[in-house]
Amino acid sequence: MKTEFVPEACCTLDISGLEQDRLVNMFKAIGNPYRFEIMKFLVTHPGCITGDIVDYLPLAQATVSQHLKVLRNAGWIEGTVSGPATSYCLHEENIAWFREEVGNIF
Amino acid sequence: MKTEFVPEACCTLDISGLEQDRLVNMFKAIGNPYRFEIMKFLVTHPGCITGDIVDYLPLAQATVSQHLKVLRNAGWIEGTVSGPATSYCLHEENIAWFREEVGNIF
DNA sequence: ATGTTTAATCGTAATTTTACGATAAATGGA
DNA sequence: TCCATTTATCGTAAAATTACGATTAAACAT
Repeated sequence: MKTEFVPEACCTLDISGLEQDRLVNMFKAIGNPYRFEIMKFLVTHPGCITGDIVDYLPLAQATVSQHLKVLRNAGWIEGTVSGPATSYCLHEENIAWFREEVGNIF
Repeated sequence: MKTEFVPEACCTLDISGLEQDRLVNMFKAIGNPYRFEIMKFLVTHPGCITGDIVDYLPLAQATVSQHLKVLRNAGWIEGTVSGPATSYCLHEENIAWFREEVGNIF
Protein backbone atom coordinates (compact mmCIF):
# COMPACT_ATOMS: atom_id res chain seq x y z
CA MET A 1 0.00 0.00 0.00
CA LYS A 2 1.31 3.34 -1.04
CA THR A 3 1.19 6.00 1.65
CA GLU A 4 0.99 9.49 0.32
CA PHE A 5 3.52 11.97 1.56
CA VAL A 6 1.95 14.78 3.53
CA PRO A 7 4.11 17.67 4.65
CA GLU A 8 4.11 18.72 8.26
CA ALA A 9 1.03 20.84 8.88
CA CYS A 10 0.44 23.55 11.44
CA CYS A 11 -2.49 21.59 12.88
CA THR A 12 -4.10 18.20 12.58
CA LEU A 13 -7.82 18.92 12.85
CA ASP A 14 -8.01 15.25 13.73
CA ILE A 15 -11.65 15.00 14.76
CA SER A 16 -14.82 13.60 13.20
CA GLY A 17 -18.39 12.51 13.70
CA LEU A 18 -20.40 13.69 16.65
CA GLU A 19 -17.41 15.21 18.39
CA GLN A 20 -16.77 17.35 15.35
CA ASP A 21 -20.42 18.38 15.18
CA ARG A 22 -20.33 19.34 18.82
CA LEU A 23 -17.15 21.35 18.45
CA VAL A 24 -18.32 23.14 15.30
CA ASN A 25 -21.52 24.03 17.10
CA MET A 26 -19.55 25.52 19.97
CA PHE A 27 -17.49 27.53 17.48
CA LYS A 28 -20.65 28.77 15.83
CA ALA A 29 -22.27 29.78 19.12
CA ILE A 30 -19.29 31.74 20.37
CA GLY A 31 -18.71 33.24 16.93
CA ASN A 32 -21.15 36.05 17.60
CA PRO A 33 -20.03 39.34 19.16
CA TYR A 34 -22.83 39.61 21.70
CA ARG A 35 -22.60 36.00 22.76
CA PHE A 36 -18.87 36.36 23.19
CA GLU A 37 -19.54 39.41 25.40
CA ILE A 38 -21.98 37.38 27.47
CA MET A 39 -19.28 34.77 28.01
CA LYS A 40 -16.82 37.45 29.08
CA PHE A 41 -19.39 38.93 31.44
CA LEU A 42 -20.03 35.56 33.04
CA VAL A 43 -16.35 35.11 33.77
CA THR A 44 -16.40 38.14 36.05
CA HIS A 45 -20.03 37.86 37.14
CA PRO A 46 -20.60 34.18 37.72
CA GLY A 47 -24.07 33.33 38.91
CA CYS A 48 -25.57 36.55 37.67
CA ILE A 49 -29.16 36.53 36.46
CA THR A 50 -30.60 37.24 33.03
CA GLY A 51 -31.56 40.78 34.02
CA ASP A 52 -27.96 41.65 34.82
CA ILE A 53 -26.95 40.68 31.30
CA VAL A 54 -29.89 42.57 29.84
CA ASP A 55 -28.73 45.67 31.73
CA TYR A 56 -25.21 45.16 30.46
CA LEU A 57 -25.96 44.71 26.77
CA PRO A 58 -27.76 47.13 24.42
CA LEU A 59 -30.31 44.47 23.53
CA ALA A 60 -33.90 43.73 24.41
CA GLN A 61 -34.69 41.14 27.06
CA ALA A 62 -36.12 38.73 24.52
CA THR A 63 -33.00 38.93 22.40
CA VAL A 64 -30.68 38.31 25.32
CA SER A 65 -32.79 35.36 26.37
CA GLN A 66 -32.46 33.98 22.86
CA HIS A 67 -28.68 34.36 22.90
CA LEU A 68 -28.54 32.65 26.28
CA LYS A 69 -30.48 29.77 24.82
CA VAL A 70 -27.97 29.39 21.98
CA LEU A 71 -25.07 29.37 24.45
CA ARG A 72 -26.92 26.86 26.64
CA ASN A 73 -27.69 24.53 23.74
CA ALA A 74 -24.08 24.65 22.59
CA GLY A 75 -22.96 23.76 26.10
CA TRP A 76 -21.13 26.96 26.95
CA ILE A 77 -23.27 27.92 29.93
CA GLU A 78 -25.78 26.47 32.32
CA GLY A 79 -28.71 28.16 33.98
CA THR A 80 -30.25 27.29 37.30
CA VAL A 81 -33.65 28.58 38.26
CA SER A 82 -33.58 30.39 41.58
CA GLY A 83 -36.91 31.87 42.50
CA PRO A 84 -38.40 33.76 39.60
CA ALA A 85 -34.95 34.41 38.19
CA THR A 86 -32.41 32.27 36.38
CA SER A 87 -28.80 32.29 37.44
CA TYR A 88 -26.18 31.63 34.79
CA CYS A 89 -22.68 30.19 35.02
CA LEU A 90 -20.08 28.95 32.60
CA HIS A 91 -20.34 25.24 32.00
CA GLU A 92 -16.91 24.34 33.32
CA GLU A 93 -16.97 20.72 32.21
CA ASN A 94 -17.86 21.51 28.61
CA ILE A 95 -15.41 24.37 28.48
CA ALA A 96 -12.69 22.03 29.69
CA TRP A 97 -13.68 19.63 26.92
CA PHE A 98 -13.53 22.46 24.38
CA ARG A 99 -10.09 23.49 25.60
CA GLU A 100 -8.79 19.96 25.29
CA GLU A 101 -10.24 19.35 21.85
CA VAL A 102 -8.91 22.61 20.49
CA GLY A 103 -5.56 21.89 22.10
CA ASN A 104 -5.47 18.53 20.40
CA ILE A 105 -6.40 19.54 16.90
CA PHE A 106 -4.66 22.92 16.64
CA MET B 1 -10.88 51.19 46.42
CA LYS B 2 -12.92 48.11 46.97
CA THR B 3 -12.00 45.15 44.78
CA GLU B 4 -14.79 42.73 44.19
CA PHE B 5 -14.15 39.10 44.93
CA VAL B 6 -14.32 36.91 41.87
CA PRO B 7 -14.12 33.16 42.28
CA GLU B 8 -11.61 31.20 40.25
CA ALA B 9 -13.05 30.72 36.77
CA CYS B 10 -12.39 27.98 34.23
CA CYS B 11 -11.17 30.56 31.72
CA THR B 12 -10.29 34.22 31.56
CA LEU B 13 -11.55 35.31 28.15
CA ASP B 14 -9.14 38.16 28.66
CA ILE B 15 -9.29 39.79 25.25
CA SER B 16 -10.88 42.91 23.80
CA GLY B 17 -11.03 45.36 20.94
CA LEU B 18 -9.77 44.45 17.52
CA GLU B 19 -8.14 41.25 18.68
CA GLN B 20 -11.47 40.09 20.05
CA ASP B 21 -13.20 41.01 16.79
CA ARG B 22 -10.63 39.10 14.84
CA LEU B 23 -10.92 36.03 17.05
CA VAL B 24 -14.73 36.05 17.04
CA ASN B 25 -14.64 36.29 13.27
CA MET B 26 -12.37 33.26 13.09
CA PHE B 27 -14.76 31.37 15.37
CA LYS B 28 -17.66 32.33 13.17
CA ALA B 29 -15.91 31.28 9.98
CA ILE B 30 -14.92 27.87 11.26
CA GLY B 31 -18.30 27.39 12.92
CA ASN B 32 -19.82 26.01 9.75
CA PRO B 33 -19.74 22.29 8.95
CA TYR B 34 -18.65 22.63 5.33
CA ARG B 35 -15.98 25.20 6.10
CA PHE B 36 -14.64 22.99 8.86
CA GLU B 37 -14.48 20.14 6.35
CA ILE B 38 -12.55 22.34 3.95
CA MET B 39 -10.04 23.06 6.70
CA LYS B 40 -9.69 19.36 7.41
CA PHE B 41 -9.23 18.64 3.72
CA LEU B 42 -6.50 21.25 3.44
CA VAL B 43 -4.55 19.65 6.27
CA THR B 44 -4.12 16.50 4.21
CA HIS B 45 -4.21 18.12 0.79
CA PRO B 46 -2.14 21.27 1.14
CA GLY B 47 -1.84 23.26 -2.04
CA CYS B 48 -4.85 21.68 -3.66
CA ILE B 49 -6.93 23.77 -6.01
CA THR B 50 -10.52 24.88 -5.78
CA GLY B 51 -11.68 22.13 -8.10
CA ASP B 52 -10.35 19.45 -5.76
CA ILE B 53 -12.48 20.82 -2.96
CA VAL B 54 -15.48 21.09 -5.26
CA ASP B 55 -15.05 17.42 -6.14
CA TYR B 56 -14.77 16.54 -2.47
CA LEU B 57 -17.84 18.39 -1.19
CA PRO B 58 -21.48 17.96 -2.28
CA LEU B 59 -21.73 21.63 -3.15
CA ALA B 60 -21.75 23.69 -6.32
CA GLN B 61 -18.57 25.38 -7.47
CA ALA B 62 -19.93 28.85 -6.71
CA THR B 63 -20.83 27.83 -3.19
CA VAL B 64 -17.43 26.37 -2.47
CA SER B 65 -15.80 29.49 -3.85
CA GLN B 66 -17.92 31.53 -1.47
CA HIS B 67 -16.93 29.40 1.52
CA LEU B 68 -13.28 29.74 0.51
CA LYS B 69 -13.71 33.49 0.47
CA VAL B 70 -15.11 33.46 4.01
CA LEU B 71 -12.18 31.37 5.22
CA ARG B 72 -9.74 33.65 3.42
CA ASN B 73 -11.27 36.81 4.87
CA ALA B 74 -11.18 35.34 8.36
CA GLY B 75 -7.53 34.50 7.88
CA TRP B 76 -7.78 30.73 8.03
CA ILE B 77 -6.42 30.05 4.54
CA GLU B 78 -4.54 31.72 1.76
CA GLY B 79 -4.86 31.21 -1.95
CA THR B 80 -2.18 31.66 -4.57
CA VAL B 81 -3.05 31.89 -8.21
CA SER B 82 -1.17 29.35 -10.30
CA GLY B 83 -2.14 29.36 -13.91
CA PRO B 84 -5.89 29.46 -14.32
CA ALA B 85 -6.31 27.72 -10.97
CA THR B 86 -6.00 28.85 -7.39
CA SER B 87 -4.01 26.80 -4.93
CA TYR B 88 -5.07 26.89 -1.29
CA CYS B 89 -3.13 26.36 1.91
CA LEU B 90 -3.73 26.87 5.58
CA HIS B 91 -2.54 30.25 6.76
CA GLU B 92 0.02 28.97 9.24
CA GLU B 93 0.79 32.33 10.80
CA ASN B 94 -2.82 33.19 11.54
CA ILE B 95 -3.54 29.70 12.78
CA ALA B 96 -0.60 29.98 15.15
CA TRP B 97 -2.05 33.26 16.38
CA PHE B 98 -5.44 31.62 16.86
CA ARG B 99 -3.89 28.76 18.80
CA GLU B 100 -2.08 31.15 21.10
CA GLU B 101 -5.07 33.38 21.72
CA VAL B 102 -7.32 30.45 22.48
CA GLY B 103 -4.63 28.98 24.69
CA ASN B 104 -4.41 32.24 26.60
CA ILE B 105 -8.07 32.88 27.19
CA PHE B 106 -9.33 29.33 27.73
C1' DA C 1 -56.32 35.67 46.03
C1' DT C 2 -53.94 39.49 43.96
C1' DG C 3 -50.21 41.78 42.26
C1' DT C 4 -45.19 42.15 41.33
C1' DT C 5 -40.99 40.49 39.51
C1' DT C 6 -38.44 37.73 36.39
C1' DA C 7 -37.44 35.27 32.28
C1' DA C 8 -38.87 32.15 28.60
C1' DT C 9 -41.56 31.79 24.55
C1' DC C 10 -44.42 33.43 20.63
C1' DG C 11 -45.15 35.96 16.49
C1' DT C 12 -43.02 38.52 13.17
C1' DA C 13 -40.01 41.76 10.59
C1' DA C 14 -35.42 42.69 8.96
C1' DT C 15 -31.07 41.13 8.00
C1' DT C 16 -27.65 37.75 6.97
C1' DT C 17 -26.20 33.43 5.35
C1' DT C 18 -26.28 29.76 2.24
C1' DA C 19 -26.84 27.79 -2.18
C1' DC C 20 -27.01 27.61 -7.15
C1' DG C 21 -27.00 28.74 -12.21
C1' DA C 22 -25.13 31.96 -15.26
C1' DT C 23 -21.63 34.99 -16.51
C1' DA C 24 -17.14 37.04 -16.62
C1' DA C 25 -12.16 37.06 -16.33
C1' DA C 26 -7.78 35.07 -16.63
C1' DT C 27 -4.53 31.54 -18.10
C1' DG C 28 -2.44 28.63 -21.25
C1' DG C 29 -2.60 25.17 -25.13
C1' DA C 30 -3.63 24.09 -30.10
C1' DT D 1 -6.41 33.71 -32.67
C1' DC D 2 -9.54 30.53 -30.85
C1' DC D 3 -10.76 27.27 -27.52
C1' DA D 4 -10.70 24.75 -23.22
C1' DT D 5 -9.97 25.08 -18.31
C1' DT D 6 -10.47 27.15 -13.98
C1' DT D 7 -12.38 30.10 -10.58
C1' DA D 8 -14.30 34.40 -8.98
C1' DT D 9 -18.28 37.19 -9.12
C1' DC D 10 -23.14 38.40 -10.10
C1' DG D 11 -27.97 37.89 -9.47
C1' DT D 12 -31.27 35.78 -6.91
C1' DA D 13 -34.04 32.46 -4.19
C1' DA D 14 -34.43 29.97 0.06
C1' DA D 15 -33.25 29.32 4.66
C1' DA D 16 -31.41 30.76 9.00
C1' DT D 17 -30.26 34.25 12.21
C1' DT D 18 -31.10 38.30 14.77
C1' DA D 19 -33.96 41.55 16.99
C1' DC D 20 -38.03 43.28 19.27
C1' DG D 21 -42.74 43.86 21.40
C1' DA D 22 -46.24 41.20 23.44
C1' DT D 23 -47.65 37.37 25.92
C1' DT D 24 -47.19 33.60 29.05
C1' DA D 25 -45.66 31.22 33.06
C1' DA D 26 -43.56 30.67 37.39
C1' DA D 27 -42.18 32.25 41.98
C1' DC D 28 -43.06 34.84 45.79
C1' DA D 29 -44.64 38.73 48.80
C1' DT D 30 -48.63 41.10 50.61
